[in-house]
Amino acid sequence: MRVTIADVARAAGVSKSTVSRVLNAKGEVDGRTAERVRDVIGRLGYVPSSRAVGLARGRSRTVGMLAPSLAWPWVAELVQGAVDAVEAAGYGLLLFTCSRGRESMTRLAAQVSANAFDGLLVVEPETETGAVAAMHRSGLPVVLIDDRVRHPGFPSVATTNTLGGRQAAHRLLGLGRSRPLVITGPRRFDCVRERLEGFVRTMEEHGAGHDPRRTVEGGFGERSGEEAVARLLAEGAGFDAVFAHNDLSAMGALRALRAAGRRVPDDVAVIGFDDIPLAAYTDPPLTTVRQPLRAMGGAAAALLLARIGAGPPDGLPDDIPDGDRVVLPTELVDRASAPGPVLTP
Amino acid sequence: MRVTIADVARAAGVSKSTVSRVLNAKGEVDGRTAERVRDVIGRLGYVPSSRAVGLARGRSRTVGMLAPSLAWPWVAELVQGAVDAVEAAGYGLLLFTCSRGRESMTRLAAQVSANAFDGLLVVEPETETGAVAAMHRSGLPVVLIDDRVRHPGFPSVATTNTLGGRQAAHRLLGLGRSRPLVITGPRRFDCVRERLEGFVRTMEEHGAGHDPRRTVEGGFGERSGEEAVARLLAEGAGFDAVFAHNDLSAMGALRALRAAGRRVPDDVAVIGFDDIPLAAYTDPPLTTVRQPLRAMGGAAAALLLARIGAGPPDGLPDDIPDGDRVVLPTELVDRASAPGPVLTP
DNA sequence: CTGAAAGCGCTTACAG
DNA sequence: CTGAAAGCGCTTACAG
Repeated sequence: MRVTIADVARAAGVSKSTVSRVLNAKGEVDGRTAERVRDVIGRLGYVPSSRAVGLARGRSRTVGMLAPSLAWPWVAELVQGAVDAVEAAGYGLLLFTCSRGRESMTRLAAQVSANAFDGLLVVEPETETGAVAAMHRSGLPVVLIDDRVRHPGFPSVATTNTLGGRQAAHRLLGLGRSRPLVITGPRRFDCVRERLEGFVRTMEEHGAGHDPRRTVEGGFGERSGEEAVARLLAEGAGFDAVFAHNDLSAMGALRALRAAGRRVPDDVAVIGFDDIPLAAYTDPPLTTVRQPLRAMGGAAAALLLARIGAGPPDGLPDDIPDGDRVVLPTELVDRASAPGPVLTP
Repeated sequence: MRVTIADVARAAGVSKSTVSRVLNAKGEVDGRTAERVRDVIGRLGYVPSSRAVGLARGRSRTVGMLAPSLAWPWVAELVQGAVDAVEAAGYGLLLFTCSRGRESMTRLAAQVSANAFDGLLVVEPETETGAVAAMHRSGLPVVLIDDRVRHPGFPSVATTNTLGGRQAAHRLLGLGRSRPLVITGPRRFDCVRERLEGFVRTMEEHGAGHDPRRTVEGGFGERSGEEAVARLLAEGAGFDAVFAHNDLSAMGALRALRAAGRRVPDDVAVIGFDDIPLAAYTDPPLTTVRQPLRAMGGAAAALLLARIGAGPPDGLPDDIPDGDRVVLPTELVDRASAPGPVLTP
């Protein structure tokens, strides 16, 4: 039924070894012979069985990717970036999701033990990093993406959180706002601390200072943004801007401001973080610090492939250091909730 | 290094055949022997190599999934639904994306020829259905999801588009609106024709009729919704509601209405289709006809696994006919852009 | 430059 | 109930 290397060998009048050589361009093969073999391969439409190749070589030309639910747009973007890069290298991407909790991890672990793929891309598992660490120790190449908590033991891809905070601050300073409300994510995340630090430092450098009472810890959800603004408003805290640590909480802030009759950006300018697709559709559209999610997914894949020894087709892009930690730049996306001008640093 | 079935056999003092038997619960094995073998397996942490098993059995316990870009939220939802179901069955999901166009298809075709997976889930490829058909003919089990154009030759999963149109019409009738603007998707899609037909028919059944001049063909993008509303408004066409064939164009309609100073829902009620996550965040939140995307992804996976003979763990859910075409029900999601009451059909 | 043979790690008749 | 052997479809030393 299926045409095998033996069929090709027979039809071409050579041994399987020779067919294998022309297939993999390995070792010397006579020009005519090679051509003849290639002819037969074409005529028979022969494609090596990936299973057999995998078994013989001990590699599967497949990488795994573990991600939280794809329902989160930023996760989907990361995965898309990874898929593209992996595919371009002629690899396959086996997708795993944490959506079923502990059982998902068990399934993943089983596939790891079964050697189903050559390396694993991991999108910040908040829990279960122990399981991932175990896989890593057992010899599986692993690359982390956007680790909210830094794991020194792993190669990883992140983004410039501190710079992102600075970019937000610069924009607000440029707008003449000096009393911002900051709605952070959970403090236990490194990215949160970095965003806050970059923001506060820049404010201070420009003589604006920052009142810690105007910093509220949120949970990255829409609700926390809404509540923070509503509460501060009720307390009579004066603020002329909001810097939210992600777009969802920025959206909550927008909602609360609208409910309170405050105009955005006239009364209060608002800046988010992430640049999820939603950000372009809020009212007003959200100015935000963009994380290059696709590029991050792609960079992580490139890093992993390099480690696996896959030799990415075009090598790593020039702007990605070939180190253990790739950090891609954030970028301020200019929209109506906090329109320019930019104060150049 | 890696522990193999031979290691287990040796340590347990039996043959590889016996280990294989207890592994797969196939054939008779003495109780004590089996227990001893299981012990050793546990102690050694043995897990069969998926590559070797795959080669020996001619199956990979992996399914492929071809989808357009994950950047579209509805695609991400479908994939998530499929991942969950596939994983629950102990299978892996190899993800392919059309994002690189023709080359993506070539890569996919190569993997198909290489027998990298046992079956393929396909999310409506607008072009390239020829390629998919070819794979199907060559013996690969294929299940289509949400086929915008019906392909009689394939098992598929779709949604009740006609009913969805009726649901939208009922809601508008319940609100006393009788002069709706309909912004469709591209007419070449079956789903578009069905949504329109269900909608118009219901209007007519309730004596409302429908003026074809108030039907505008859109492209499923935000822009087309915005432009349609702006144009009809400029032409002075009177309408008291909008039924958009997807949420994005409904969002465009909302924008245009706001720009024109029309109040939603007081002046114009708006209903979308899909229920993407965005829909809950528009201003006002969007009433929409929900497609059960996760369930569709899951149903498609179940259908495919059944075909592969994987015997899904819990069988097909009761409400999914075990036929060649699964059609899941749409559902009206009640939000502020077209609030109840519902006119019961 | 080319081929015969062993090996990758399992499964599956076939004997017993 | 159990084992020896062949086979899945490749790759890779090893000879020549």
